[in-house]
Amino acid sequence: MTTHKKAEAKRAFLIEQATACLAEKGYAHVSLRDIAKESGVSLGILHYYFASKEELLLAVISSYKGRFMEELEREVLAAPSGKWSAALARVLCRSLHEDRKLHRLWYDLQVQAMYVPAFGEQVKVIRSRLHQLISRMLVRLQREEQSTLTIDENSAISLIYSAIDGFLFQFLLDELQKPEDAIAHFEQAFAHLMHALFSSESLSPESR
Amino acid sequence: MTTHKKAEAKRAFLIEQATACLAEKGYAHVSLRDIAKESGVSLGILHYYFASKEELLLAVISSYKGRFMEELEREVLAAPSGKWSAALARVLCRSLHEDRKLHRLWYDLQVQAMYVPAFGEQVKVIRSRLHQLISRMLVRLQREEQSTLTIDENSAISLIYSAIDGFLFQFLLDELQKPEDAIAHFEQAFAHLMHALFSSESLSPESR
DNA sequence: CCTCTTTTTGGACGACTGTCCAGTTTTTCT
DNA sequence: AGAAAAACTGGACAGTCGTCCAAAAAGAGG
Repeated sequence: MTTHKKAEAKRAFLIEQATACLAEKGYAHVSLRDIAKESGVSLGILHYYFASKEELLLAVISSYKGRFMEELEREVLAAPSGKWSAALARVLCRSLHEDRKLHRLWYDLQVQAMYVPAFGEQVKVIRSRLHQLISRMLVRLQREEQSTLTIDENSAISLIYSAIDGFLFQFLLDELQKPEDAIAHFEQAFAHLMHALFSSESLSPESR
Repeated sequence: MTTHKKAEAKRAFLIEQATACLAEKGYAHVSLRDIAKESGVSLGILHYYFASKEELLLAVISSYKGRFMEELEREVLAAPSGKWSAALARVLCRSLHEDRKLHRLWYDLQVQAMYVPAFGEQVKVIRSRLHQLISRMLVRLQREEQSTLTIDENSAISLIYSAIDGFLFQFLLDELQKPEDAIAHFEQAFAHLMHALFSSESLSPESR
């Protein structure tokens, strides 16, 4: 069984290297030869561990996005009741600073998922997991503040999710052109966003 | 000069055909041969009218996005004072219904712009034009309602833009999986978004 | 030591890519 | 009409791509 473990470790290693390559050059411009060269292995190895390029990419998505979501869930769900948005801001800020290119890759793959059905499935799974995270926070918020939403919960979740996701997307686009001060304003701007979302009549509790 | 006009007309025709091809297959999977075949011309023609594939793609972006933004500006700026968000919703709903694949292409090219600097310039121009549209509406809103924003204008514009853009992006992703009822809920959901944005304390006028 | 399995290699294969150009056709102008 | 310019063709070119495989290397168990 030690051999089996070793094989899985190598598989994980290749996924990690492929992730780095993909994050650097993007889906449209990366090749298996790039990944093999960067990993210090021969081309054939990739087909030995992954049936096809598509399978490798799917493994990449679930690997790195899984790690990110675990951190997100851990940090955000552990935050004190009312201020989970602050915890969210902290995690996102750190992640955007350190793993900027991975976030770029995430949007790249989301777009590819609109063209390639196989990616669509994977993206769908991840998005619904993120929706669930928001849902849990929303439920907790209502319980602890003894309040209810004025619109149905699914609408609220979609709204919050799309606002946050769109905000990150715009941040990445901005940061591309002026890398220096974009991250500086991020936390403050994100606070504005959360405030705008939750101080509105639609989303905030009925009884304040 | 009639020859010059004819050449420009053909150029426009090729751009239009290329747009259709690109919208169908996406940036990563389209080739010049696809476009040539779909246009009913030979491969060499494309290099006769466009120096490179990149130049063709840039022409595609500014062409179709320019058309869309003209409609947007015309309809939204002509809307009665307070209810420009309704006009915006109407235009977006129609556009999402008819030109769904063009919107998908827009996100595709935005992502590519994060990797290819030449695209970045073009995307930047378009985004700033859309920002200006929001800015104009915001200024008009303040003047006609005799109010001021509680946060600086640029932050407000970025916030509104990213929220709307993120909303459209999520819509496209949703619609990919259940094409039937996604568009049905769009207008209502969009109304919720606008309400959430402008009934908040941050963005709404100080004096109601 | 030998044998069997797992792992790894480097190259071959056909298909595809953007670019380029020597010709051919069509149009335009005198 | 003929000549010059513009428009157009189809294929050649040099790459790159994902895939596949025969054979070599490494490891494991006896």
